[in-house]
Amino acid sequence: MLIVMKHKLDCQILFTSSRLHLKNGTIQPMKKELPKAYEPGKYEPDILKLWQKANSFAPQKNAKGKPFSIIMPPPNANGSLHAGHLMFVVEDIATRYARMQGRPALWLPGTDHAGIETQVVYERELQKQGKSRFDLGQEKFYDEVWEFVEKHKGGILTQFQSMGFSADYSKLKYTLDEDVVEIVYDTFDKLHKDGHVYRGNRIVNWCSSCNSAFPDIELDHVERKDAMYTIDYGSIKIATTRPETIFADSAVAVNPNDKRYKDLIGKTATIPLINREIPIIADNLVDPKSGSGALKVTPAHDFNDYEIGLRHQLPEISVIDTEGKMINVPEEFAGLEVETARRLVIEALETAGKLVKVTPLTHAVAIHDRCKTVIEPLISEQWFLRIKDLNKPVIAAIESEKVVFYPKRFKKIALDWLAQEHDWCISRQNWWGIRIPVYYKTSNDPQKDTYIIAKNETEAESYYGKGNYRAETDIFDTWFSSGQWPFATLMSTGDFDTFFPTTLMGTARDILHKWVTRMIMFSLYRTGDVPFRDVYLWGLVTDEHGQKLSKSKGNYDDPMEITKEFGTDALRLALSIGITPGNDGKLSLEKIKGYRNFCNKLWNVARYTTAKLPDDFVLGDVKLETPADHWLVGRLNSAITSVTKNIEAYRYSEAGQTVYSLLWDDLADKYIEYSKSDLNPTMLAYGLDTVLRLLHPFAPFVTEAIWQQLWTNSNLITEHWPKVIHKPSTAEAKKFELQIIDILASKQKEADKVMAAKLQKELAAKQNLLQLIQAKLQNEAFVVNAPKDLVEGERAKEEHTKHEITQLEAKLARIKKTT
RNA sequence: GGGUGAUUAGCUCAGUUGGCUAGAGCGUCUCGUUUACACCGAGGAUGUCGGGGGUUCGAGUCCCUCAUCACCCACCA
Repeated sequence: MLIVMKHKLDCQILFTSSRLHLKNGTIQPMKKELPKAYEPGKYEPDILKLWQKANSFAPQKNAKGKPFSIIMPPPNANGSLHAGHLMFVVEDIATRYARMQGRPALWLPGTDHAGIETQVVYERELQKQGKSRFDLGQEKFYDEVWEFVEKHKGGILTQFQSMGFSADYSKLKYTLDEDVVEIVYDTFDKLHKDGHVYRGNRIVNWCSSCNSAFPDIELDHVERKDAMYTIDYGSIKIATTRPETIFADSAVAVNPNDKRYKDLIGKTATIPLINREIPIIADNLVDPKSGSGALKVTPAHDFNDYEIGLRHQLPEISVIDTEGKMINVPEEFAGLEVETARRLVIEALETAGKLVKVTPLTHAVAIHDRCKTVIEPLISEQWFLRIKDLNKPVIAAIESEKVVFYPKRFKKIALDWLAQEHDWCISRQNWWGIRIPVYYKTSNDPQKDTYIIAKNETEAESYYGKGNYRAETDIFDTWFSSGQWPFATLMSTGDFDTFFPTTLMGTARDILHKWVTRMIMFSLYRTGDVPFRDVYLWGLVTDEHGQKLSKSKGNYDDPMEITKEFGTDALRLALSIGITPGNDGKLSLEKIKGYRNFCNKLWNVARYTTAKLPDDFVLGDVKLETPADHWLVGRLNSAITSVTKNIEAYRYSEAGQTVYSLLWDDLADKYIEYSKSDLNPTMLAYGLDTVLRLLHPFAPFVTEAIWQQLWTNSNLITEHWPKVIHKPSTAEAKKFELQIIDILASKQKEADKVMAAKLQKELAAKQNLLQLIQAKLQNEAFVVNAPKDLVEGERAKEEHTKHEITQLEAKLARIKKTT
């Protein structure tokens, strides 16, 4: 038995009007004067208010099902909605679906202080005033950025709400919230106690513009035209692209199996210009085929050389400082920028007759992904996380599918990365972020300063007594803190016990390594459990040509402008249908327009339906009266089953497509047309009811706007998910089904007959054509005299026609079998 | 160098464990303005599912191979 809702329509409309349009005082016209076209802008703000007033985004108190939760990837607190946030629609669909399933559903939103990104933005502001962060000092700079972010904070959340993102905004967290930072500090302390953290003087990627170290994963590579210089080292000739670093050489390495240099191993080479003698050593890392087969070893300025240096205990001589200037070099080069120094060193080498040859070379240069400055490897004191042991449980959890990736292929990609990840440099020399909670007790000899993990100086003193303390100035890599986001947020909102581990993490596939794997790592380390069960990774949203959306390219319309013109639902549908997990999704105005039309179709189905309902309409038990009723209920049932199944498997494109076709093809084009001659209002109402429910997670605004004009006094957002009714088990239903099958079959037969005749004709024509071609090709005069490509063309045509004939014959055979 | 994805109608893309007589939207052609909707309806055309090989009763789907494009990782003296 199905009882949907009972209400008198007229009363409902008055009620709805006052609710929807209270603020601007406009009165919703009566049902028959509803506008012909759905105007999203007229309804969306009110619908949003309706949901907010009902507190519908918070987990429903009476919900009894299994808790459902998503932690929102925190957007930059300081930013505004951009293409990168659009796919959050995926998380909203999941949340709305879970809510309708009767589960307590929490989508927890948060904002990110966005370390370097925001620092760069604010430094640009300072630049406009002719200042740099160094004029302010670390503390003042931090305070000013804090103020700056506070001022802009919130804009993005308003935009998220207007996208219909049904996150629980009352629980909003910020990455610099005190309680979150506290948890990050505890993690660091624990990691340190367990021996996973160390401070070391090691080679790092240095960005001289940001004045900070960065891990490999935050680098990009660009192709650059350069030259390779072969330099005379006395006993041996060496090829290099970095002649300015010859002063930092501590050895020359050759491959032990390289016959050319076998006798030189153990002897020395001489660095030109400074005439320093360095040993010639053997190391397997050297590729005999590369360059001259001899490698100058510069442990302080090259990652491979650093490794070789460690193996052979070579001295590490630094010749480039953190500003990117030359140091510890002959006076004429000291203080120069790297590029300038290179030019002058080459000139000097040439003058000294030590430059053997110059060959042009195109190679990839590492740059910092944020500021695009060329990265300089150099030795610096940093904090590192020993990653190998920490990653072991992560690998186990992914292998045993305690965390499941959608699409599946990312499982392997994540595992491959985890197995080879190097120790993670977690310190940054930036100023906007969470300061590493370390104090140094100063002594006369700075080399002998001892450090203590402490949140503040008082805490430090409780360990080492009164004295002079120096606070660590380095801050954490943003990913170090955001890696703890899932449990840190839930712990601080008090929802940990109910909602952890979370159900789903949806995020962009390009932060799989930086973020997803590290969340799993931190979570397993701190809580013993994975942070989420499922990971949905989406690709880039691009324009219709696959170009990244960007304002400078001019192919980017502000999403807010799009929604204003076509409606939020149209944009949301364009983002959910035809875009599959893991792949880039193309967005075009045409596509959005199409879904705007779809929303309008739905609107008009609702107009038609309400117009057909009698004034005293009561929707109760749905009785199947006409053959079309039986047909429709079958369509509805299979749509409910299929949409449910597809949403649960995160196949939103399939699910959306199914509802689309259910509304347009089945309900609108067929059932409504049929109903014009044989009307069953109850069935019509039931059809609309089901479509609205199924569509709500995808297009929340239009469905709710319609719902508010119907016979119900509830809100669709917290309504239940539709259930299959009238399973075709009754004899009556089967009878009608058979009838319909019969009708369809006889129609099919007729169509087949027509088709067969048509195919026969086509086949004859093709056979004729083939004969003509073959005759031509058998004509020797043609084959010999005609231009070659003409003959080739004929041959291709022959092949093609043959293929077509086989296809036609096969088709014909199939049709004949059925008739 | 290692890996992943894509290649399906003019365009943009779906196609889950092999069952497909290959779909959708847009575009195109023909016809149609009768009060749900022209942000519309009815009907039509268009496909060697990148090439080649294989497994199978059956392949768009699985395997091998080649090609092109995109991306990721590593390296680049």
